[in-house]
Amino acid sequence: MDKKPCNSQDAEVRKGPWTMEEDLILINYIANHGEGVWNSLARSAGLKRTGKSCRLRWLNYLRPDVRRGNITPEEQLVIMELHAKWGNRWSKIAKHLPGRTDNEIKNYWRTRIQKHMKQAENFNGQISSSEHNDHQANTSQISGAVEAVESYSPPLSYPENLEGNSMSFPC
DNA sequence: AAGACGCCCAACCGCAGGATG
DNA sequence: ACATCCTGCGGTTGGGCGTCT
Repeated sequence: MDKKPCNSQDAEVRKGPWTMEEDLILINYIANHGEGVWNSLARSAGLKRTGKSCRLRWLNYLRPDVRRGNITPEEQLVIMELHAKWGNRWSKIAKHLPGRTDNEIKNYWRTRIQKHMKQAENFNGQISSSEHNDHQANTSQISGAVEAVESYSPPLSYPENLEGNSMSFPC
């Protein structure tokens, strides 16, 4: 959708990385007025950003309780468990990981876990011709929670991305 | 030492659904 | 009941940075 914008100042909308000044303006404004109604917030605060952009910046970066970096093995397990249950419902998964954002979890999944899955997939593809059941022995190569990736099973009923998630799980 | 390559993360885009007039 | 607006979500992309050759 994204219906036609309702004001005439769109030519001035800024895009790209946020500056420190913009961050400060947003933080101060929210500290004084609270969150909500992002479009008018953006305008009232004098930010030449869309409400969407302000919301994203606040939720993913500026919020005081946001934790960044260093996803723990425990968190990783939770992510995998919930992803197995719900599929790509990142915001839902994020609600179970206090301080983590859907964007972060999504990035984490794409960059780390999917990579490990591919590796595990290839690896199992190679060994499956010879032996099926002793791949536990190989999990020692993949330390900590990552080994759980190999035993990961996709949700039985992905709401909409059954075919999108075309990985085959060799377990 | 320099260029090529790959990874990671912040931010944008488009869509869907809910709220409101 | 309908049209419009706003918010939230998931997918995708571009750029910075580190590592490799």
